[in-house]
Amino acid sequence: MVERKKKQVSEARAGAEERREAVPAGRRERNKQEKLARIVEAAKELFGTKGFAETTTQEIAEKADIGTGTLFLYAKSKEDLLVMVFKDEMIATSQEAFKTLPAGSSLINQLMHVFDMMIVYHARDIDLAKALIREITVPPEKSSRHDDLMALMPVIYGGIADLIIAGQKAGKLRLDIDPLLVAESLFAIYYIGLVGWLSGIVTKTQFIKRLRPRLELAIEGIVAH
Amino acid sequence: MVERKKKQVSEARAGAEERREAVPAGRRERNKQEKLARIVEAAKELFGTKGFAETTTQEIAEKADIGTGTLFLYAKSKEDLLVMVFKDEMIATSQEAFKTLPAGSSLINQLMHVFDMMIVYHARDIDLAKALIREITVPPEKSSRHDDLMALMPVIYGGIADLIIAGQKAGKLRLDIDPLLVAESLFAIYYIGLVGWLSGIVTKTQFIKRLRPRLELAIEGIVAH
DNA sequence: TCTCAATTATGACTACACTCAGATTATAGA
DNA sequence: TCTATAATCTGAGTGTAGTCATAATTGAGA
Repeated sequence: MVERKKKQVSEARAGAEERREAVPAGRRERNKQEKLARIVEAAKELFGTKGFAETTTQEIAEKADIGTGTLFLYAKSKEDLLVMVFKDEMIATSQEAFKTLPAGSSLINQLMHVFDMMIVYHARDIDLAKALIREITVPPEKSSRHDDLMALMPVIYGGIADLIIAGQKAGKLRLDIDPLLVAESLFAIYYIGLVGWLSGIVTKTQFIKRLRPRLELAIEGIVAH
Repeated sequence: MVERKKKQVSEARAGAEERREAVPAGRRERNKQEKLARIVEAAKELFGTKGFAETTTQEIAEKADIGTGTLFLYAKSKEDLLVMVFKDEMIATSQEAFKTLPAGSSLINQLMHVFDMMIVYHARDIDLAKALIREITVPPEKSSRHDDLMALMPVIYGGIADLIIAGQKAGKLRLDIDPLLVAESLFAIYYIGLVGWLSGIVTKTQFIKRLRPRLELAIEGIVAH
């Protein structure tokens, strides 16, 4: 039973196995792909217009023209669906951020560029961002989106680590540091600020305004010389 | 109606208003305090033995010997109840951590002492810690525990900021930095690690092992000299 | 002591995420 | 083409968080 579900989910995901382009194996597989696409589209539409909490799984199933039970063959939970729907956008946003870096700029400016773009993305729909960050930060047991998050984080961490490596090569940063370790710390500073903003503890303006000096201090250090 | 609930909740909370010590106003107020105490005790017991998700609000109400609806006059939601039950312990743990600092030790050792104690606390019940961190990090709308969190954070941020101020006075740290701003960044590094541990991305050992160099780099900076 | 308005308590009820036994559909082999 | 098996779908059913109209309790003032 578990085996069966596992098979479905993994196959349903972007048809990773039978990838023969224009001819997606058989009608069965094609139907599944179409259904998955309809579900994602319906969920995205409804989450965007009504909000996450206000959207019922019934509505999503109806809009996707499937039975209520069928929905849960494609997503383990409503929260799962949320991540499923928006992870691609988030990955794309991150990749775009690193592609449009201001050339030859300082590390702090490059970091601010990346984080700014992420902030702009989340600002499009704060309630949705809040729900999304909630699921991503501490995924509940019911979530199977661990894999999806494992696809997002390397993009971000790797991108920041690359910036640090570039800084090392330019002779501006210490060579005796682990770029990935530092990347995670810098991201942590951004992330906690993001959470504070989405939780309403600080405004977006305050968040952005304080982000830069925080990152600067993390780069320059706080020890007296 | 909204007004009514607000009143109830705020009065129920530790009897902040009518504080005449041994004589808690009237029977009404006393009953409310007793009920609140029974609820918290019942919830703590059940969350600890059965786990958060596996405990039903019915069970808590039964154990506290109140009606199912009454429970929601004292806590806005099940998640609310979780924070309500454990916030005091968390505040106490934080205060204890700062009280037992290794005297005359370096900033990094003092930070590790504080964070170690918090980690030990969360390690007592990882599932519970996970649920708790989930609620604290991005509180859902249904939560009214904003105030409670506003009581916890100053203890932590203030405590760390004091360590930084001490370092400044000892001439070891830069004077041109905002201690609170730095405190939040250092805590962010710990917090993201904590989340990674509780989400099963890294083990507790890995988390602790990597925490120290991260904090060291944040203190010393990563720029080449 | 006896109202009576205000506060607090209650559990039947509702809404909704999620399950599961049985129905339906696709595919491979005869 | 027909059949058998596996894969997929379905919606009535289930469990539980949270609501709300009504009941019970309290205390101030008569």
